[in-house]
Amino acid sequence: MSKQIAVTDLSVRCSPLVRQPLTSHDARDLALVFKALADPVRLQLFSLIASHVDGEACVCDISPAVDVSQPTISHHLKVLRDAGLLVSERRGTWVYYRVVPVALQALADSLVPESSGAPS
Amino acid sequence: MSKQIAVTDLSVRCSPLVRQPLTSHDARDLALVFKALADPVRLQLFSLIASHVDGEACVCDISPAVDVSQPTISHHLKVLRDAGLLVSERRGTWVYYRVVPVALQALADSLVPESSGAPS
DNA sequence: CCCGTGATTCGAGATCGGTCAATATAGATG
DNA sequence: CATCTATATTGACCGATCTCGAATCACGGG
Repeated sequence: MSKQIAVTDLSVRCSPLVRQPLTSHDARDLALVFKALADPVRLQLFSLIASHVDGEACVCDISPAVDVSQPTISHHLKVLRDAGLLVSERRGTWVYYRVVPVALQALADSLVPESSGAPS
Repeated sequence: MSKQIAVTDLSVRCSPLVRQPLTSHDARDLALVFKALADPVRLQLFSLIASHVDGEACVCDISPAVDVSQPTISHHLKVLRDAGLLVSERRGTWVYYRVVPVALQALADSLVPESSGAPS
């Protein structure tokens, strides 16, 4: 099952955390998203996928770039997916991962008090 | 002593992580900042300080709002300070904490590919 | 139907991290 | 100097998390 806390829901619910104090409930949810990014290997995996051509990559594309075992990579990808930062899709033998742009934007918006207009 | 990894240095060094793959070195540093925010209590403390009048608050102002012990609060504030997200200043008996706006902006910029102009 | 390859899940070991009680430090005040 | 308040540090406990090897699942091709 996984948790699927969905960072996008957070952005709908709470203003930037500099605006008003977070409720303990919102703090718990938001912490889950930050926790997903709070690991060097996960940040590298995420960055590799995000910067890959067409904005997606299969596990075999990015595995060589990090020096942990393949099960560990799979675990980290699952954490990022559960946080709503990535989505995955199976195509034949391979599984492709793609970033969720709105999730990233929502997280950024939770930090700074509204920066620009909506991105397209 | 503390680490003082300074998130602001990161923003100078690396583009948004969707632009190009993070080096393992940058990933390690950036993870430290996310790690600082990856705890519900720390998020609440940070939010309480950021949203407080005059943008600063002493420990006694925010302590009642979270239900952990005083040493634990002190520990969490230290983590946030070491990450470069807060600064502290002693005034008499009290210690006042204040957010570092550029650190917050730098972190947000590391997520999304450039959003708006500089905030004043 | 049986392998081969890509990816996930499982189980275990080791380290990390949040928490508290106890103690220590810094400053104010008498 | 004694003492009180506010904050920080120390030490220990325990649950969470990172990691790996082994086993398992999902597909595609002989």
